[in-house]
Amino acid sequence: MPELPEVETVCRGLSENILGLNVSSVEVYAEKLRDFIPADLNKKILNHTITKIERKAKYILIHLAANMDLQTNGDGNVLEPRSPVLIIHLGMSGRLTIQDEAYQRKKHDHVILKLNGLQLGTVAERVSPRLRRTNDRGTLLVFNDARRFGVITLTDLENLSQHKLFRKLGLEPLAREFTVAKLKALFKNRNKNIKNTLMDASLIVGIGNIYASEALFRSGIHPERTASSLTDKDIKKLHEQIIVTLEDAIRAGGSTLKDFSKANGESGYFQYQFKVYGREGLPCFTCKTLIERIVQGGRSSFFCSKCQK
DNA sequence: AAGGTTACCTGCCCGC
DNA sequence: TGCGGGCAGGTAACCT
Repeated sequence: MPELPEVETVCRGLSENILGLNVSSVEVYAEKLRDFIPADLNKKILNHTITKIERKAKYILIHLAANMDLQTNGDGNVLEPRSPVLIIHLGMSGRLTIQDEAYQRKKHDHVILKLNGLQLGTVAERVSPRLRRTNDRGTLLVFNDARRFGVITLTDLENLSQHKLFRKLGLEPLAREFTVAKLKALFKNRNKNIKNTLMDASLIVGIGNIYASEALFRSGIHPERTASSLTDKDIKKLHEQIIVTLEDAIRAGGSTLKDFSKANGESGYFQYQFKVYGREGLPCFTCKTLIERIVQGGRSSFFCSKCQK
């Protein structure tokens, strides 16, 4: 499902609901998704408190802090303090949802974290005192992924920025670093079509198959143009429309097609604002020309041949 | 090095 | 009703 707006939506939902909670059990039902789930996940995050949740490209980062009161091994020796960071990617079909304690495990639920509030004076109290008081009962964080293209792995704060998954990532389109000048530099001498160029995470992160088509429509740019063929005017318009499209989608809570849902299980509704995605054979909202579908790099692209040149 | 293709995996929908 | 083919929101490992 998830492109930048959907991942951002999930992160915001999680931040509202599980900050300050303590990991009280870790259940892993799959050995491997896109890659192996760390065998020591349980050992590394049990009795840790969730201190921060953020999005990086299409990854969800859940920061944890050791609860020093509980951080001892079986012999009663105090363990080294660590700041683990859980890295989660939803792949095509992944969902990360919050459930209550009565939840029954469903097919393709691969990891379930049980979360609880903590006593006064712990790190949870400092992170989120209000949530701590209102979440004394158990909460579940459930990762479900039918196609198993997702990722669940673990690093720690010191190694986060150099992590293998983040080394080759391009510009964050909603950050200040995303400027017209940088976009222009990326497109220079690049002879691939603009649609697949937008989806290349080593150049710009977060734009997937839906928002590439939508941003190009809003910019009036045909998906088969090469990136290097764009004029300065095209690039300025595209830069603006990438940002606006992603922001509109975040405001709508993302897009729900088959299986995306927000952390609370609700659907997003940006799909009702699609101008071209999934609209093959239907009339363009602007000019009534029928929307076309072509395949580029093995993925469907949708466009209006009259509005996009 | 850029650009293209293929594989990973399950589910669903369509036509025969 | 069953079966095969095509398609699905992503990424990375290969090849040329």
